[in-house]
Amino acid sequence: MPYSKKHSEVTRDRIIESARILFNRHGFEDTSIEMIMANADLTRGGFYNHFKSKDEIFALAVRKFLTGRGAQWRSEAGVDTTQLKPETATQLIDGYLSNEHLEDLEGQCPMIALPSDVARNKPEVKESYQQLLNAMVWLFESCLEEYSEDARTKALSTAALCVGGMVLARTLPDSGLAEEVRSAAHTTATQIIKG
Amino acid sequence: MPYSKKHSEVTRDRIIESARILFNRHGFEDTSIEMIMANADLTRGGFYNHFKSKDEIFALAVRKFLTGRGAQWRSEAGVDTTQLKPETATQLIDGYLSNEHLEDLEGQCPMIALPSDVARNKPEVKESYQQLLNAMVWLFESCLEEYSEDARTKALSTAALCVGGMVLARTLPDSGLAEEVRSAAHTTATQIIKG
DNA sequence: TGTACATCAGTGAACGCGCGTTCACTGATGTAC
DNA sequence: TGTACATCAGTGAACGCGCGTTCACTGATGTAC
Repeated sequence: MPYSKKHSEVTRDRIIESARILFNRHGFEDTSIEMIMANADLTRGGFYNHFKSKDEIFALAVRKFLTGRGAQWRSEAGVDTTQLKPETATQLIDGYLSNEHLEDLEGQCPMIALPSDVARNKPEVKESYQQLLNAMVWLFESCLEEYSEDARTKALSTAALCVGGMVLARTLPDSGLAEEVRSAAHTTATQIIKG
Repeated sequence: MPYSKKHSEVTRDRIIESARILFNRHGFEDTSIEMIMANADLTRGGFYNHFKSKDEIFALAVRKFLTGRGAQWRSEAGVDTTQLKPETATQLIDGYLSNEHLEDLEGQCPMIALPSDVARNKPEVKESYQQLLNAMVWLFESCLEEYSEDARTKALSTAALCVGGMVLARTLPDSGLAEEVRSAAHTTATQIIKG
Protein backbone atom coordinates (compact mmCIF):
# COMPACT_ATOMS: atom_id res chain seq x y z
CA MET A 1 0.00 0.00 0.00
CA PRO A 2 1.50 3.28 -1.11
CA TYR A 3 0.65 6.54 0.63
CA SER A 4 -1.79 6.59 3.53
CA LYS A 5 -5.47 7.25 3.05
CA LYS A 6 -4.97 10.37 5.10
CA HIS A 7 -2.41 11.70 2.64
CA SER A 8 -4.95 11.53 -0.16
CA GLU A 9 -7.66 13.21 1.90
CA VAL A 10 -5.39 16.04 2.97
CA THR A 11 -4.35 16.70 -0.61
CA ARG A 12 -7.94 16.61 -1.77
CA ASP A 13 -8.89 19.15 0.88
CA ARG A 14 -6.00 21.37 -0.12
CA ILE A 15 -7.17 21.36 -3.73
CA ILE A 16 -10.75 22.24 -2.74
CA GLU A 17 -9.54 25.12 -0.58
CA SER A 18 -7.35 26.35 -3.41
CA ALA A 19 -10.35 26.17 -5.73
CA ARG A 20 -12.61 27.98 -3.29
CA ILE A 21 -10.23 30.92 -3.11
CA LEU A 22 -9.71 31.16 -6.86
CA PHE A 23 -13.38 30.73 -7.77
CA ASN A 24 -14.28 33.44 -5.26
CA ARG A 25 -11.80 35.86 -6.74
CA HIS A 26 -12.03 35.11 -10.45
CA GLY A 27 -15.37 33.33 -10.92
CA PHE A 28 -16.07 29.96 -12.47
CA GLU A 29 -15.03 30.54 -16.08
CA ASP A 30 -11.88 32.52 -15.38
CA THR A 31 -10.51 29.90 -12.99
CA SER A 32 -8.76 27.02 -14.76
CA ILE A 33 -7.90 23.57 -13.48
CA GLU A 34 -4.29 24.54 -14.11
CA MET A 35 -4.62 27.54 -11.76
CA ILE A 36 -6.34 25.48 -9.06
CA MET A 37 -3.67 22.78 -9.10
CA ALA A 38 -0.73 25.18 -9.31
CA ASN A 39 -2.14 27.12 -6.35
CA ALA A 40 -2.13 23.81 -4.43
CA ASP A 41 1.47 23.11 -5.53
CA LEU A 42 0.44 20.35 -7.91
CA THR A 43 0.28 19.87 -11.67
CA ARG A 44 -2.74 19.77 -13.92
CA GLY A 45 -2.94 16.06 -14.64
CA GLY A 46 -3.48 14.95 -11.04
CA PHE A 47 -6.77 16.78 -10.77
CA TYR A 48 -8.76 13.86 -12.13
CA ASN A 49 -7.39 11.50 -9.51
CA HIS A 50 -9.50 13.46 -7.02
CA PHE A 51 -12.47 14.91 -8.90
CA LYS A 52 -14.51 13.91 -11.89
CA SER A 53 -15.02 17.38 -13.36
CA LYS A 54 -14.63 21.13 -12.89
CA ASP A 55 -18.34 21.35 -12.06
CA GLU A 56 -17.89 18.88 -9.22
CA ILE A 57 -15.13 20.84 -7.53
CA PHE A 58 -17.10 24.06 -7.98
CA ALA A 59 -19.97 22.55 -5.98
CA LEU A 60 -17.54 21.26 -3.35
CA ALA A 61 -15.80 24.63 -3.10
CA VAL A 62 -19.04 26.54 -2.54
CA ARG A 63 -20.15 23.99 0.03
CA LYS A 64 -16.82 24.10 1.84
CA PHE A 65 -17.26 27.75 2.77
CA LEU A 66 -19.88 26.80 5.33
CA THR A 67 -17.61 24.61 7.46
CA GLY A 68 -14.34 26.28 6.49
CA ARG A 69 -13.83 29.98 6.06
CA GLY A 70 -17.42 30.77 7.06
CA ALA A 71 -17.23 28.97 10.38
CA GLN A 72 -13.84 30.52 11.09
CA TRP A 73 -15.29 33.92 10.33
CA ARG A 74 -18.25 33.43 12.68
CA SER A 75 -16.02 32.39 15.53
CA GLU A 76 -13.64 35.29 14.94
CA ALA A 77 -16.60 37.66 15.07
CA GLY A 78 -17.44 36.17 18.45
CA VAL A 79 -20.82 34.85 17.33
CA ASP A 80 -22.05 32.45 19.99
CA THR A 81 -24.22 29.91 18.18
CA THR A 82 -25.28 28.23 21.43
CA GLN A 83 -27.21 31.24 22.57
CA LEU A 84 -29.23 32.72 19.76
CA LYS A 85 -30.99 36.01 20.38
CA PRO A 86 -31.61 39.23 18.41
CA GLU A 87 -28.24 40.65 19.46
CA THR A 88 -26.54 37.68 17.86
CA ALA A 89 -28.35 38.48 14.61
CA THR A 90 -27.23 42.11 14.64
CA GLN A 91 -23.67 40.89 15.29
CA LEU A 92 -23.91 38.71 12.21
CA ILE A 93 -25.22 41.64 10.18
CA ASP A 94 -22.42 43.88 11.44
CA GLY A 95 -19.91 41.40 10.12
CA TYR A 96 -21.63 40.47 6.90
CA LEU A 97 -22.36 44.02 5.79
CA SER A 98 -18.93 45.30 6.80
CA ASN A 99 -16.32 46.94 4.62
CA GLU A 100 -13.87 44.25 5.67
CA HIS A 101 -16.11 41.55 4.27
CA LEU A 102 -16.68 43.54 1.08
CA GLU A 103 -13.00 43.82 0.36
CA ASP A 104 -12.03 40.29 1.32
CA LEU A 105 -12.47 38.92 -2.19
CA GLU A 106 -10.97 35.54 -1.32
CA GLY A 107 -12.62 34.95 2.03
CA GLN A 108 -15.94 36.46 1.08
CA CYS A 109 -19.23 34.59 1.22
CA PRO A 110 -19.73 32.84 -2.13
CA MET A 111 -23.36 33.97 -2.20
CA ILE A 112 -21.95 37.43 -2.90
CA ALA A 113 -19.09 36.46 -5.17
CA LEU A 114 -20.74 33.86 -7.39
CA PRO A 115 -24.50 34.36 -7.82
CA SER A 116 -24.73 34.33 -11.60
CA ASP A 117 -22.01 31.69 -11.94
CA VAL A 118 -24.10 29.39 -9.77
CA ALA A 119 -27.43 30.31 -11.37
CA ARG A 120 -26.18 28.93 -14.67
CA ASN A 121 -24.45 25.82 -13.34
CA LYS A 122 -25.55 22.27 -12.49
CA PRO A 123 -28.20 21.47 -9.85
CA GLU A 124 -25.38 20.05 -7.73
CA VAL A 125 -23.82 23.52 -7.54
CA LYS A 126 -27.13 25.22 -6.83
CA GLU A 127 -27.67 22.83 -3.94
CA SER A 128 -24.40 23.98 -2.40
CA TYR A 129 -25.44 27.60 -2.77
CA GLN A 130 -28.80 26.84 -1.22
CA GLN A 131 -27.09 25.22 1.77
CA LEU A 132 -25.34 28.52 2.45
CA LEU A 133 -28.58 30.47 2.29
CA ASN A 134 -30.41 27.95 4.46
CA ALA A 135 -27.68 28.19 7.08
CA MET A 136 -27.89 31.99 7.09
CA VAL A 137 -31.69 32.06 7.25
CA TRP A 138 -31.74 29.41 9.96
CA LEU A 139 -29.36 31.48 12.08
CA PHE A 140 -31.42 34.66 11.74
CA GLU A 141 -34.69 32.82 12.31
CA SER A 142 -33.38 31.07 15.41
CA CYS A 143 -32.26 34.40 16.80
CA LEU A 144 -35.72 35.86 16.35
CA GLU A 145 -38.26 33.10 16.86
CA GLU A 146 -38.75 33.68 20.57
CA TYR A 147 -38.95 37.43 20.17
CA SER A 148 -40.92 38.05 17.01
CA GLU A 149 -44.06 36.73 15.33
CA ASP A 150 -42.89 36.86 11.73
CA ALA A 151 -39.39 35.57 12.42
CA ARG A 152 -39.17 33.67 9.16
CA THR A 153 -40.20 36.57 6.94
CA LYS A 154 -37.71 38.79 8.74
CA ALA A 155 -34.96 36.20 8.47
CA LEU A 156 -35.51 35.72 4.73
CA SER A 157 -35.66 39.46 4.05
CA THR A 158 -32.59 40.15 6.12
CA ALA A 159 -30.67 37.52 4.18
CA ALA A 160 -31.86 39.02 0.88
CA LEU A 161 -30.84 42.48 2.04
CA CYS A 162 -27.42 41.28 3.20
CA VAL A 163 -26.67 39.47 -0.05
CA GLY A 164 -28.25 42.15 -2.25
CA GLY A 165 -26.45 45.01 -0.54
CA MET A 166 -23.10 43.29 -0.89
CA VAL A 167 -23.65 42.13 -4.47
CA LEU A 168 -24.44 45.71 -5.50
CA ALA A 169 -21.62 47.25 -3.48
CA ARG A 170 -19.18 44.80 -5.06
CA THR A 171 -20.28 45.66 -8.58
CA LEU A 172 -20.51 49.46 -8.47
CA PRO A 173 -17.47 51.32 -9.81
CA ASP A 174 -18.24 54.46 -7.79
CA SER A 175 -16.96 53.50 -4.36
CA GLY A 176 -18.89 56.35 -2.76
CA LEU A 177 -22.15 54.93 -4.03
CA ALA A 178 -21.07 51.41 -3.07
CA GLU A 179 -20.45 52.63 0.47
CA GLU A 180 -23.86 54.30 0.54
CA VAL A 181 -25.55 51.05 -0.49
CA ARG A 182 -23.64 48.97 2.04
CA SER A 183 -24.35 51.42 4.83
CA ALA A 184 -28.05 51.79 3.99
CA ALA A 185 -28.48 48.00 3.84
CA HIS A 186 -26.79 47.73 7.23
CA THR A 187 -29.05 50.33 8.81
CA THR A 188 -32.20 48.79 7.40
CA ALA A 189 -31.22 45.18 8.16
CA THR A 190 -30.58 46.14 11.78
CA GLN A 191 -33.99 47.83 11.93
CA ILE A 192 -35.70 44.75 10.54
CA ILE A 193 -34.17 42.60 13.27
CA LYS A 194 -34.98 45.07 16.04
CA GLY A 195 -38.38 46.24 14.77
CA MET B 1 -23.13 55.94 -51.44
CA PRO B 2 -24.25 52.44 -50.58
CA TYR B 3 -26.86 51.77 -47.92
CA SER B 4 -28.35 54.61 -45.91
CA LYS B 5 -26.92 55.68 -42.58
CA LYS B 6 -30.20 54.61 -41.06
CA HIS B 7 -29.74 51.06 -42.34
CA SER B 8 -26.51 50.75 -40.43
CA GLU B 9 -27.99 52.17 -37.24
CA VAL B 10 -30.99 49.88 -37.38
CA THR B 11 -28.77 46.84 -37.84
CA ARG B 12 -26.52 47.92 -35.00
CA ASP B 13 -29.52 48.27 -32.71
CA ARG B 14 -30.79 44.89 -33.73
CA ILE B 15 -27.45 43.31 -32.84
CA ILE B 16 -27.41 45.02 -29.43
CA GLU B 17 -30.93 43.83 -28.67
CA SER B 18 -29.99 40.32 -29.74
CA ALA B 19 -26.98 40.49 -27.44
CA ARG B 20 -29.00 41.83 -24.52
CA ILE B 21 -31.38 38.89 -24.70
CA LEU B 22 -28.65 36.27 -25.01
CA PHE B 23 -26.42 37.75 -22.31
CA ASN B 24 -29.40 37.89 -19.97
CA ARG B 25 -30.23 34.26 -20.55
CA HIS B 26 -26.79 32.67 -20.83
CA GLY B 27 -24.40 35.13 -19.20
CA PHE B 28 -21.30 36.76 -20.64
CA GLU B 29 -19.03 33.76 -21.16
CA ASP B 30 -21.63 31.38 -22.52
CA THR B 31 -22.82 33.84 -25.15
CA SER B 32 -20.65 33.86 -28.28
CA ILE B 33 -20.35 36.46 -31.01
CA GLU B 34 -21.58 33.74 -33.35
CA MET B 35 -24.78 33.33 -31.30
CA ILE B 36 -25.38 37.07 -31.10
CA MET B 37 -25.02 37.56 -34.85
CA ALA B 38 -27.03 34.46 -35.79
CA ASN B 39 -29.84 35.60 -33.50
CA ALA B 40 -29.84 38.89 -35.44
CA ASP B 41 -29.87 36.99 -38.76
CA LEU B 42 -26.28 37.88 -39.59
CA THR B 43 -22.97 36.05 -39.76
CA ARG B 44 -20.01 36.23 -37.43
CA GLY B 45 -17.65 38.37 -39.49
CA GLY B 46 -19.84 41.44 -39.66
CA PHE B 47 -19.75 41.95 -35.93
CA TYR B 48 -16.57 44.00 -36.06
CA ASN B 49 -18.07 46.47 -38.54
CA HIS B 50 -20.26 47.64 -35.65
CA PHE B 51 -18.35 46.98 -32.43
CA LYS B 52 -14.76 46.83 -31.39
CA SER B 53 -15.01 43.93 -28.93
CA LYS B 54 -17.30 41.59 -27.02
CA ASP B 55 -16.75 43.71 -23.90
CA GLU B 56 -18.05 46.78 -25.70
CA ILE B 57 -21.32 45.19 -26.77
CA PHE B 58 -21.78 43.77 -23.27
CA ALA B 59 -21.66 47.29 -21.84
CA LEU B 60 -24.04 48.53 -24.54
CA ALA B 61 -26.45 45.65 -23.96
CA VAL B 62 -26.64 46.27 -20.22
CA ARG B 63 -27.13 49.99 -20.81
CA LYS B 64 -29.83 49.40 -23.41
CA PHE B 65 -32.15 47.78 -20.88
CA LEU B 66 -32.84 51.16 -19.31
CA THR B 67 -34.32 52.77 -22.41
CA GLY B 68 -35.47 49.54 -24.09
CA ARG B 69 -37.05 46.62 -22.28
CA GLY B 70 -36.96 48.41 -18.93
CA ALA B 71 -38.88 51.47 -20.12
CA GLN B 72 -41.37 49.26 -21.92
CA TRP B 73 -41.84 47.28 -18.76
CA ARG B 74 -42.49 50.38 -16.64
CA SER B 75 -45.10 51.70 -19.04
CA GLU B 76 -46.82 48.32 -19.25
CA ALA B 77 -46.98 48.24 -15.47
CA GLY B 78 -48.71 51.61 -15.63
CA VAL B 79 -46.01 53.41 -13.69
CA ASP B 80 -46.57 57.13 -14.09
CA THR B 81 -43.16 58.75 -13.86
CA THR B 82 -44.59 62.27 -13.98
CA GLN B 83 -46.26 61.88 -10.62
CA LEU B 84 -43.96 60.24 -8.14
CA LYS B 85 -45.40 59.28 -4.79
CA PRO B 86 -45.10 56.30 -2.41
CA GLU B 87 -47.82 54.39 -4.27
CA THR B 88 -45.72 54.60 -7.42
CA ALA B 89 -42.83 53.01 -5.49
CA THR B 90 -44.97 50.13 -4.26
CA GLN B 91 -46.20 49.61 -7.83
CA LEU B 92 -42.59 49.34 -8.96
CA ILE B 93 -41.86 46.84 -6.20
CA ASP B 94 -44.93 44.79 -7.11
CA GLY B 95 -43.60 44.47 -10.62
CA TYR B 96 -39.94 43.98 -9.82
CA LEU B 97 -40.45 41.35 -7.13
CA SER B 98 -43.10 39.49 -9.12
CA ASN B 99 -43.06 35.89 -10.29
CA GLU B 100 -43.48 37.09 -13.85
CA HIS B 101 -40.28 39.10 -13.64
CA LEU B 102 -38.44 36.20 -12.02
CA GLU B 103 -39.31 33.84 -14.83
CA ASP B 104 -38.75 36.25 -17.71
CA LEU B 105 -35.11 35.28 -18.17
CA GLU B 106 -34.74 37.28 -21.37
CA GLY B 107 -36.58 40.44 -20.37
CA GLN B 108 -35.34 40.45 -16.79
CA CYS B 109 -33.42 43.33 -15.25
CA PRO B 110 -29.70 42.71 -15.89
CA MET B 111 -28.88 43.65 -12.30
CA ILE B 112 -30.47 40.31 -11.41
CA ALA B 113 -29.19 38.26 -14.31
CA LEU B 114 -25.59 39.41 -14.53
CA PRO B 115 -24.15 40.61 -11.21
CA SER B 116 -21.00 38.52 -11.07
CA ASP B 117 -20.43 38.76 -14.83
CA VAL B 118 -20.36 42.54 -14.49
CA ALA B 119 -18.33 42.58 -11.28
CA ARG B 120 -15.44 40.93 -13.13
CA ASN B 121 -15.66 42.94 -16.34
CA LYS B 122 -14.29 46.27 -17.55
CA PRO B 123 -15.10 49.61 -15.86
CA GLU B 124 -17.16 50.48 -18.96
CA VAL B 125 -19.48 47.57 -18.17
CA LYS B 126 -19.69 48.43 -14.50
CA GLU B 127 -20.69 51.98 -15.44
CA SER B 128 -23.64 50.57 -17.39
CA TYR B 129 -24.69 48.49 -14.41
CA GLN B 130 -24.39 51.50 -12.14
CA GLN B 131 -26.65 53.50 -14.45
CA LEU B 132 -29.37 50.92 -13.91
CA LEU B 133 -29.01 51.08 -10.14
CA ASN B 134 -28.93 54.88 -10.14
CA ALA B 135 -32.13 54.98 -12.18
CA MET B 136 -33.85 52.61 -9.77
CA VAL B 137 -32.67 54.43 -6.66
CA TRP B 138 -33.59 57.79 -8.17
CA LEU B 139 -37.12 56.58 -8.85
CA PHE B 140 -37.62 55.27 -5.31
CA GLU B 141 -36.06 58.35 -3.76
CA SER B 142 -38.20 60.71 -5.82
CA CYS B 143 -41.29 58.82 -4.76
CA LEU B 144 -40.39 59.22 -1.10
CA GLU B 145 -38.61 62.53 -0.67
CA GLU B 146 -41.71 64.57 0.11
CA TYR B 147 -43.07 61.98 2.48
CA SER B 148 -40.12 60.64 4.39
CA GLU B 149 -37.02 61.96 6.13
CA ASP B 150 -34.60 59.24 5.25
CA ALA B 151 -35.79 58.83 1.66
CA ARG B 152 -32.33 58.03 0.34
CA THR B 153 -31.55 55.32 2.86
CA LYS B 154 -34.92 53.77 2.20
CA ALA B 155 -34.45 54.01 -1.56
CA LEU B 156 -31.02 52.37 -1.43
CA SER B 157 -32.18 49.59 0.90
CA THR B 158 -35.26 48.91 -1.16
CA ALA B 159 -33.14 48.57 -4.27
CA ALA B 160 -30.76 46.21 -2.45
CA LEU B 161 -33.70 44.15 -1.22
CA CYS B 162 -35.27 44.00 -4.68
CA VAL B 163 -32.07 42.91 -6.37
CA GLY B 164 -30.99 40.60 -3.53
CA GLY B 165 -34.37 38.90 -3.28
CA MET B 166 -34.46 38.23 -7.00
CA VAL B 167 -30.82 37.13 -7.27
CA LEU B 168 -31.40 34.56 -4.53
CA ALA B 169 -34.76 33.41 -5.89
CA ARG B 170 -33.21 32.93 -9.31
CA THR B 171 -30.37 30.81 -7.94
CA LEU B 172 -32.18 28.50 -5.51
CA PRO B 173 -33.04 25.05 -6.87
CA ASP B 174 -35.88 24.56 -4.38
CA SER B 175 -38.66 26.61 -5.95
CA GLY B 176 -40.61 26.60 -2.70
CA LEU B 177 -37.75 28.32 -0.92
CA ALA B 178 -37.26 30.67 -3.88
CA GLU B 179 -40.90 31.67 -3.62
CA GLU B 180 -40.54 32.24 0.13
CA VAL B 181 -37.59 34.55 -0.44
CA ARG B 182 -39.31 36.51 -3.19
CA SER B 183 -42.47 36.87 -1.17
CA ALA B 184 -40.66 37.90 2.03
CA ALA B 185 -38.60 40.48 0.14
CA HIS B 186 -41.80 41.86 -1.36
CA THR B 187 -43.51 42.17 2.01
CA THR B 188 -40.53 43.83 3.64
CA ALA B 189 -39.77 46.17 0.74
CA THR B 190 -43.37 47.38 0.80
CA GLN B 191 -43.10 47.97 4.55
CA ILE B 192 -39.92 49.98 4.10
CA ILE B 193 -41.65 52.26 1.60
CA LYS B 194 -44.76 52.67 3.74
CA GLY B 195 -43.09 52.77 7.14
C1' DT C 1 15.96 -5.60 10.50
C1' DG C 2 16.35 -5.14 5.64
C1' DT C 3 14.81 -5.48 0.86
C1' DA C 4 11.79 -6.43 -3.24
C1' DC C 5 7.57 -5.13 -4.81
C1' DA C 6 2.76 -3.63 -5.71
C1' DT C 7 0.12 0.49 -5.60
C1' DC C 8 -1.58 4.74 -6.91
C1' DA C 9 -0.70 9.99 -6.29
C1' DG C 10 1.37 12.85 -9.22
C1' DT C 11 3.49 14.28 -13.89
C1' DG C 12 3.42 16.53 -18.26
C1' DA C 13 2.58 15.92 -23.09
C1' DA C 14 -1.17 15.61 -26.23
C1' DC C 15 -5.97 15.88 -28.01
C1' DG C 16 -10.03 18.13 -29.47
C1' DC C 17 -12.81 21.82 -29.29
C1' DG C 18 -14.79 26.40 -29.28
C1' DC C 19 -14.09 31.02 -29.14
C1' DG C 20 -12.63 36.06 -30.16
C1' DT C 21 -10.71 38.27 -33.72
C1' DT C 22 -8.82 39.15 -38.49
C1' DC C 23 -9.03 39.47 -43.33
C1' DA C 24 -9.65 39.13 -48.31
C1' DC C 25 -13.58 39.04 -50.77
C1' DT C 26 -18.64 39.75 -52.44
C1' DG C 27 -22.60 41.98 -53.74
C1' DA C 28 -26.53 45.14 -52.65
C1' DT C 29 -27.27 49.89 -52.71
C1' DG C 30 -27.72 54.85 -53.85
C1' DT C 31 -25.64 58.39 -56.66
C1' DA C 32 -23.58 60.73 -60.62
C1' DC C 33 -23.96 61.40 -65.19
C1' DT D 1 -35.00 57.62 -67.53
C1' DG D 2 -31.32 54.41 -67.58
C1' DT D 3 -26.69 52.69 -66.56
C1' DA D 4 -21.84 52.46 -64.74
C1' DC D 5 -19.64 52.76 -60.58
C1' DA D 6 -17.85 53.63 -55.85
C1' DT D 7 -18.87 52.31 -51.25
C1' DC D 8 -19.11 49.60 -47.32
C1' DA D 9 -22.35 46.13 -44.83
C1' DG D 10 -22.05 41.56 -44.79
C1' DT D 11 -19.67 36.87 -45.68
C1' DG D 12 -17.17 32.89 -44.34
C1' DA D 13 -12.68 30.84 -44.05
C1' DA D 14 -8.67 30.99 -41.26
C1' DC D 15 -5.67 32.06 -37.22
C1' DG D 16 -4.13 31.66 -32.63
C1' DC D 17 -5.02 30.66 -28.22
C1' DG D 18 -6.52 28.59 -23.91
C1' DC D 19 -9.02 25.30 -21.74
C1' DG D 20 -11.12 20.72 -19.96
C1' DT D 21 -9.97 16.26 -20.24
C1' DT D 22 -7.21 11.97 -21.31
C1' DC D 23 -3.39 9.01 -21.01
C1' DA D 24 0.98 6.57 -20.71
C1' DC D 25 4.39 6.99 -17.59
C1' DT D 26 7.13 7.87 -13.06
C1' DG D 27 8.47 7.47 -8.56
C1' DA D 28 7.46 7.81 -3.52
C1' DT D 29 5.46 5.02 -0.16
C1' DG D 30 4.06 1.29 3.04
C1' DT D 31 3.79 -3.69 3.34
C1' DA D 32 5.03 -8.59 2.94
C1' DC D 33 8.45 -11.64 3.60
